[in-house]
Amino acid sequence: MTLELQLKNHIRQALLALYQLSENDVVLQPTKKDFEGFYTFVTFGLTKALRKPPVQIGQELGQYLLLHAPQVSAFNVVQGFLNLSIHDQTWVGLLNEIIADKNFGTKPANGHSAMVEFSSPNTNKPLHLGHLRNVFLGDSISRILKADGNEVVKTCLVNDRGIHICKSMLAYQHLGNGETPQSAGLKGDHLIGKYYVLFDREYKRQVEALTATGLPEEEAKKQAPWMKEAQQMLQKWEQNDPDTRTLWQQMNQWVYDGFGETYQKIGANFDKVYYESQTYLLGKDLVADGLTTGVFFTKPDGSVWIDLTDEGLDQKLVLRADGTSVYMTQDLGTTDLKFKDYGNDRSIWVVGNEQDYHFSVLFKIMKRLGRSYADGCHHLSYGMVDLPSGKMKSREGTVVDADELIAEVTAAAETEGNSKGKLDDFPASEKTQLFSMLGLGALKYYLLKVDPQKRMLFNPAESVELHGNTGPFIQYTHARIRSVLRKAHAMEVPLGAVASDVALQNSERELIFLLTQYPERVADAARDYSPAFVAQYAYDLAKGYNSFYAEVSILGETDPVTLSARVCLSNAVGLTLKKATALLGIDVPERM
RNA sequence: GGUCCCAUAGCUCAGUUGGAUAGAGCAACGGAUUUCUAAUCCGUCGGUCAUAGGUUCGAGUCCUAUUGGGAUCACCA
Repeated sequence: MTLELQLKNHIRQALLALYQLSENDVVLQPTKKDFEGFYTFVTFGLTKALRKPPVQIGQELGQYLLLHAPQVSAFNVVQGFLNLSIHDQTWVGLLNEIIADKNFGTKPANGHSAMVEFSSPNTNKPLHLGHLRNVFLGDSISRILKADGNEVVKTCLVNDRGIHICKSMLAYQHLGNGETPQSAGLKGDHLIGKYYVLFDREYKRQVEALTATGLPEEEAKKQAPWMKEAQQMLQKWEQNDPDTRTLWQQMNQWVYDGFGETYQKIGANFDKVYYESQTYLLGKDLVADGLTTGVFFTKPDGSVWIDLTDEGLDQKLVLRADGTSVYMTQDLGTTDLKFKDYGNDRSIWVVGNEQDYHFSVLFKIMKRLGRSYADGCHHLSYGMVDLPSGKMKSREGTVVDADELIAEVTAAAETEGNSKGKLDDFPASEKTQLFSMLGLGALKYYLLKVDPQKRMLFNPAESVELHGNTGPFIQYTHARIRSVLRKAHAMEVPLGAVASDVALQNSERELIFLLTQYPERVADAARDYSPAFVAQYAYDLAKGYNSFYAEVSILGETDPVTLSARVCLSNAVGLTLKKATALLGIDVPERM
């Protein structure tokens, strides 16, 4: 049982003993830094029921706890706030529990499972900054859910078909001259992206030429030769035309190779990949079912709809009049497929918040169709990433390319690292690995520390920053701890348990307090689908350690018991930092 | 026009179910290293929590309205 729960129990007993009051939900909060103590109980809420001033209640409760709660060493009352101090022996006991628990912060399997879908790129252009927020979020939340006791299946639904894919294929057919990633010296995804841009350029030119002849713009967009060709190509694709399919496969393969490289660099992977080319026809049988059960209705033209107006939404099309699918149709089918394949009791979609409406409709439909898993569906909706110059727009070429960005953050880490002179004895390969670790650490932390739901600003200068509230700051703290531990090992300082009668500094109590909170913070992150909690925690812990490090001498301590305690504490902090950053997909170095 | 999200220090962000004097980082300025990694630590400066009401012992947090920003309401995905 956690210290907090123990204290709550004691307070509950105190209320019963002193006032015959049975209070079920006792709330404790961490004591503010300016006051003495670690836990605070607020007594304002009891004044009515007890008809006593808040200070008196605090005093009476404090006295009772001092006598009956063995963890409480002292208390003070400020207005309606009862602040509790904790015995050093209690802290040491907690630290020893943490040290002994190899799985600290990781819950045992709870029998539940979750599917997390993320990344889900189009195969007509390379990944960009927005994808990175998506992938980092999806990867991190998968790790967090796993640590919280769930089995997790990571999936990706690749958008590998449709008119936009045909556009780059068409441009390649016309202008490619048999170019390959090898011959062009480009990653496959970048090569395809190039042709997508070329399509757009030529298409615009054609539209302009047509409007110059007096054709209205709307009409010109439809009549432009390349647009017509692209649509024909889509039809050929749907009819399984061999040449079209061959080209499609070739070009998609290039893209997958390119994506694969990027995924590998950032440490992302999937347990199962779904391809839209294989799922886009699904869902029609669900629509048929829903029609017979009256969930859907048919309009005079034959199109099928659902009416969600009684839930504050609109009517939504689920099948076209000609019987072909829309986005919603395939998502219905794919959702069913996912649950059929894996039977997870939860399914999470990491998708930008511009699709909030789509998912609220999707989930409501699933519910009405009586799908047992409907309540387990969750849209992890995240905000857009803005640039200092404004919104990212692919058409205006203001997107930040993922590969370029990764190269930039790595280069920034390299510049800083080499300027220190501390790494001079590192072999070149280790340096490369370290700079990549630090650059990615900076980037991942930068994107994950912000509440996912919020729109965020991407400042290139800040993203490569290595000081302050950053990934490398935490990585540095870990390296620092490892350095201390290496020296402690050489000095043969015992690393087992801490002696229960050791006297603690306040910075040490503070650190142990932070350590005890780790499991709860992971649980919070899992509950709210927010890696930001873990990021904030890792930063607080690293900061706390650096304060401690500056305040006391660890290896210079002459008392062997205290020396050992500080080394043990350092070790526990180092391990916890490593676990917390791992939940963010961030590696930490031994030296830097 | 309907619906949803957002607004906290010069900038980027925290702020647990309503609790104390609203916190970090960056930027600016000033300190700290004969000793464990200075990619560090300590300090100073910086706020009418968009505005106006309401709920109550107490509101950045809950409710209403207003203003400003964004998204969405496609037989696109």
